[in-house]
Amino acid sequence: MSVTIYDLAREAGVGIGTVSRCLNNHPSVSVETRAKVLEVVKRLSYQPHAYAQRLASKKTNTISAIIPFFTNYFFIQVLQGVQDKAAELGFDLILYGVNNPLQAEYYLRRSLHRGHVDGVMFFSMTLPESYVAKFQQTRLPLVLVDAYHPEFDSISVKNLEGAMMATRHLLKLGHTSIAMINASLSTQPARDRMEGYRAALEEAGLPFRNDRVFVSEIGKQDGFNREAGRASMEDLIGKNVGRDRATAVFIASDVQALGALEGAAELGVRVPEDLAIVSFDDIELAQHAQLTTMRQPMYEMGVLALEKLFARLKNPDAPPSQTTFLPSLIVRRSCGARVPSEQLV
Amino acid sequence: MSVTIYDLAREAGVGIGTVSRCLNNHPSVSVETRAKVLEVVKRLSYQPHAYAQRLASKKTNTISAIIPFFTNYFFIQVLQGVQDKAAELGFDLILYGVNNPLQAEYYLRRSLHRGHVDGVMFFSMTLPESYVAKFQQTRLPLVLVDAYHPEFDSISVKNLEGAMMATRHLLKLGHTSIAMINASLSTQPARDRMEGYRAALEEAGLPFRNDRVFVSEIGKQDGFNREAGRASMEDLIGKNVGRDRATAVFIASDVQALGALEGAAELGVRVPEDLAIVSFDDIELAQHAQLTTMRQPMYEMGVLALEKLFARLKNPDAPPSQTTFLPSLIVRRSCGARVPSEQLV
DNA sequence: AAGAACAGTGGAAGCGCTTCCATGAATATA
DNA sequence: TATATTCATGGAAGCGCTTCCACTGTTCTT
Repeated sequence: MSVTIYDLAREAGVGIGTVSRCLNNHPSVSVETRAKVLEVVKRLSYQPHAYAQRLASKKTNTISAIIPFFTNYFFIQVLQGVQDKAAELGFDLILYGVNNPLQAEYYLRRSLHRGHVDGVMFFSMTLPESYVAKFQQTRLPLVLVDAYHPEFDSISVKNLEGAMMATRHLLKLGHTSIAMINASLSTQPARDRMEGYRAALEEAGLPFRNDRVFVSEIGKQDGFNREAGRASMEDLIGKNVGRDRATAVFIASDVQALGALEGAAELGVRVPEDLAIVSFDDIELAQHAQLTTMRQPMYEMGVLALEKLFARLKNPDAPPSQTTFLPSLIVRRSCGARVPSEQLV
Repeated sequence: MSVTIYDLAREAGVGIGTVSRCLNNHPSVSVETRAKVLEVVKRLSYQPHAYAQRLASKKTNTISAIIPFFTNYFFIQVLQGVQDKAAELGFDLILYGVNNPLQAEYYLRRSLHRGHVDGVMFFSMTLPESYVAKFQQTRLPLVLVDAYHPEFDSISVKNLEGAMMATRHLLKLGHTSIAMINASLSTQPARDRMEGYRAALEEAGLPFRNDRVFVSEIGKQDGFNREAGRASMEDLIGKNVGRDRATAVFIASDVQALGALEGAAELGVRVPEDLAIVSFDDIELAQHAQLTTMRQPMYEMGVLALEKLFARLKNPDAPPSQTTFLPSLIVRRSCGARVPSEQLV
């Protein structure tokens, strides 16, 4: 019923091998033959059968992305990068969106099926230890994004440097008493962001003071949530008295900052007049809440993830390639810097 | 290198046909043989080769979803429904996220490749006329979501009824002078939402007045954007004087409502005290802005989309099945209804 | 007891491609 | 002129499965 290379071969008066070579841009086909075949291809509006190609060539031209839905905006942005690059490289993208680690395992298993995908991208979650061995064994390329494992290609964000940039921005605005609201130090991002905060202070000749760091771990996500941010802010405001009171605060994430904003409003503390805020992530709501924040290059991370996968496909034996991205400062109202209103995106 | 059914057959001392029948739950295999084969399957940790299966069986167990990224929250929610149902039915989902109709065409073409996917889902865009014929010709199942064409299965939202519900809610709160802010009447949703508004008014014995409808088409998306909402609100407030001034407004979309909120704040009009607002969509920001709005059952739409595709696969000759969903009222602060604070989600 | 019906089974054919090897023609080299 | 080299080409083999047909042995029917 549908047109196959046999039909093309018959119609063009050549062999199937030649047809295949034409279609795959093999060099050893004469110009005339190629033209003749391509004419027939067009005339019969031939479409290659994807799975036959894949079975014969042992390549799938398909990759899977296992990515948590709950990251919302990050999800969309990164995915867009992945998708665009996939289109450019001619890959199909199988999306495995998950809501919990259990689902993720199911899809990891599925991705490991022979001949299913050429590679896997795993986002924002910890790779279960049992799959480390499996991926190494099958040598199925795996790229971790917003995650890390020494044995695999990975992409992450320079949290320490980002936190430094955020803190420096507050310093440049003239603040000398800067507090920090952080999430659980059991997480690497929280630790890194605090180190960056500390480094920026010390760079400016200011002391790092433990009593200026407010950590709350209530709620989900190790304290990276609204309620924890609010609790920390209330804690901060309660203690923020006297001559050396903090006039600014660096908050480890936008979601916490949103909670903090609520807490401040409730207690009558004005932002940025009484307290300037810079946070981290640049989620969609950050714009709405006019948060000055550190933006992660989400789209670019998606693009790079696919590039890494592609490179790995070409060269399976290269050592793991780890890339970290530098976040960029997005200035909005919460830090008190004066910006022309049309720049308030 | 990898385990094939030939290995299984040899190891279990049976023929490949029997192995295949075991794997596919064919009835005509004796209980003992099946047990023996399945034991070997487990022992050798056999994984079927997806593409070989697909080539031989002429089924792909894969569907593609062509969906615009710019719908953001809608995108995520619907996708989640699609994905969950796909997982349940054992389908893989190839995601083709697009940013413009041109890209969409590319992916439509790609989806039409022989043996590539079993079906296509097309979201929130108008199906190009040239593809109508192609899909009918190839008989590749196509489901339209948040879109409509008489010849295909589709899922959409009851805009008219939703607008009626929104307006009725304001009526029930005691408002008798209700304005509307709308987007371009060149779009079906805008027309339907206005008709619903009109119907609710007339049902209550109130006149529909053209001077109470404010339309702005500035910006993108036919006026379904922030700036247009703001402009309309400023227009409304400027004219909203005298005894019969409007005390409430139904706004055709949340994004417009967000702009309207800004405009109102700027002009010193309090929401909901001076002006109650109900809008439409329930995007993520609606919660943050405390908008009372009409929620579309996005997740359910995704699920149903896949169910429709599945049904079409089973029964290619059934007449097109069109489903419309009824949106539901989400009460928050912007309408002025008193709700216990813990319900303010 | 002979034949029909049927449950189980093995394996060839075939899905539509890629790739390798063999072949023949054309060209270069001695 | 004889031989080596290169280029273009045809087509068989094979990717790993499903499915169909043919075959065997058993049970049922008359």
